[in-house]
Parts: sequence; structure tokens; C-alpha cells
Amino acid sequence: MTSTDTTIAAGAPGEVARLGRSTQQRATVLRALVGSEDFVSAQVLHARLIDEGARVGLSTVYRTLTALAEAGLADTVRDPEGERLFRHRPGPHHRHYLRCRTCGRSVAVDSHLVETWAERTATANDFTEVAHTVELTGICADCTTTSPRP
Amino acid sequence: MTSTDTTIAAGAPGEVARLGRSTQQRATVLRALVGSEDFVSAQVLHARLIDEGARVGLSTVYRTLTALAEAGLADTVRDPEGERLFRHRPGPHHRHYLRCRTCGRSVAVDSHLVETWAERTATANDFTEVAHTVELTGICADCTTTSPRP
DNA sequence: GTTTTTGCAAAGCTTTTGCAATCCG
DNA sequence: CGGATTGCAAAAGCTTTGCAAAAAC
Repeated sequence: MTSTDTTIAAGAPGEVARLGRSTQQRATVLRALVGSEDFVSAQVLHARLIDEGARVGLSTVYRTLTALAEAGLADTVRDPEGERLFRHRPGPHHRHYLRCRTCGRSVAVDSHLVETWAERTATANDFTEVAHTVELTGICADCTTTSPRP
Repeated sequence: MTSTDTTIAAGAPGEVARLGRSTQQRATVLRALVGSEDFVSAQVLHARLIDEGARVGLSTVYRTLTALAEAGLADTVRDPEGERLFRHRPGPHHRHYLRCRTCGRSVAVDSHLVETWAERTATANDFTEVAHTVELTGICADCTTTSPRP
């Protein structure tokens, strides 16, 4: 099941409960993810944490991020190279993002239209339990004017 | 750059020319891809060819499929596990598909709405060179009535 | 005192690459 | 011929897993 999935239900109460025991490592990873404005890979997040002096294993980062995604607390996306990227999901519903291919920045976009289109398309084809993934990429204004790289 | 990408230009004439020399292996792979109704991974396609008695290396299948995708002759998609799936693209423009999570069948869907939505969203956010990937999955009618598996 | 979680290293996967042999034109 | 292509095996990533030590409750 893809990450940015309509079928994920993120109940308001007890969200964290699904993550099992609360450990320092999990708190650290979650905090880092929340603090990250944009999509990050497990590897990058791990490197960042190590840099900051935190002692967390890469496996733990992977396990925690996967758990968060399964719990509906994070959106995930596959970058073209197949790497999995994670981003904290603030609201109860999943979001779609527009990401800059040059600097990596991303902004959440209104996807009303896509949501309903997905529903309708599925219904029209006799499909049930629709899920969808949408990835939008482009070059942001900053990167259009200036040269590449942040 | 993701496969199902609006920015890919598939010129009508000389499409095949971009693939370099015409060899038996390439012909075989292309034929297999065209013959395949749905998305297939390089590995599955390779296995299928070997089964049929064709003598093609896995690397060649990868190289050929990648070339086809770059030439705009195939759409590609990442499945949730990160595997790359390929599908022959009949028309000059990229398509979007609705895939059944149970039996794997997929149907091309009309994505007018999404295309324009992508354009507009990007423009509204001062992004240029928009590209997008859309993946729709669900359970098809056949799989809803009968139990799993084709 | 159990039971879960961690972290390391090793394994698993898909995909890519190096390079000699081979094929196409 | 001469350069493009193939195929094998090895390498490269990213991610997962096995298992003993550590932490949580």
C-alpha cells in the first residue's frame, strides 16, 4: 500500500499508542521528523541525528519511520531512484506535495480535485478501496532565477 | 525524473532510432513489453522470456527497458516496495493507470483533470517544468466478488 | 522479572557497472 | 574491420532481519 494513501485512518486519540513503548530513540526520531520541513530519507535523518550527537541506530530510524507511516503519522513517497522519503503529517488526512527537483523544498498543495477525481475514476471502473499516490515536481521560483543547488 | 512524466517528449518519427542498433534481444524485449497487457518488472519480464526459451540477459532487459522509458515508449511506475514497473505506451502522451492490488490488472484512465490540476497548482506556486506521477490502486470488480488471486 | 526495543553486522533485493566476447552494419 | 551490444559476475545502494545486550514497565 502506498504511503500517501486515502485508506489510512489516523484516529485522533491514541495515535502514539500504536507505536508501542515510548523510548528515547523513538522520541528523537519523531522530533527530528516533525522538525524537518520537508521530505527526508531515513538515511539523511539518521545522519542528521548522529551529527547532532544523538545515539540512534540506522535500523531504529528505519523501524520508527515505518511504524510512523503505518500509524498514519507520516506521509511517504518514493523518489525516482527508489529511495523512500518521509514527512510528518500534521493533520488527520493525507496530503500531496509539490517538490522542487533542484533544491528539494516542498509545499503541501490543495488536492481536492484529485481526491474526487480518484474516487470517481475508481467508481467508474468498478474498483473499490481506492488508494492513490500523487507526486508533483518542478523547479521553484528561487531555483529558476539563481543557479542550481541550495 | 519519474516515468509518467509530462515533460517527456515522444516524437512521432524516429522513435525507435533513439534506441541505437537493432538487435534480436532488443526486439525480443520490446515485443514482450508490447505483448504484456499490464505493468511488469524487469525481473518478471526476463523470467518470462527465459521461460519462452529466449536467450537474453537480465542486464540487457534492464538496459532496454530503461532506454525505452527514456525514449518515451514506455511508462514506468514504482510499486510500493520500490520495484520499477514498465508498461508499453501506445500513444504519444503519457498515461495514468488504475491498478488492482489483488490481481495486478490495470486499466488506463482519463486524467485530463489531473493534468490541468498539476499545471495550475504548479503555476500557482511559481514552479516551472512541472512533472507529475499519479498512481491509482483499488480492488477490481472481479476480485471483490471472488476471493483473492487471478 | 518479563517483554519490548536497540544496535550491530550480516543478509536480501533490485538495479547498475566493468569488461571480455560477440554481433551488427 | 570497428564500434556498439551482450552477458556474466561483481558491485552498489537502500532496506530488512537475526540475535545478544539494554531499556522499559
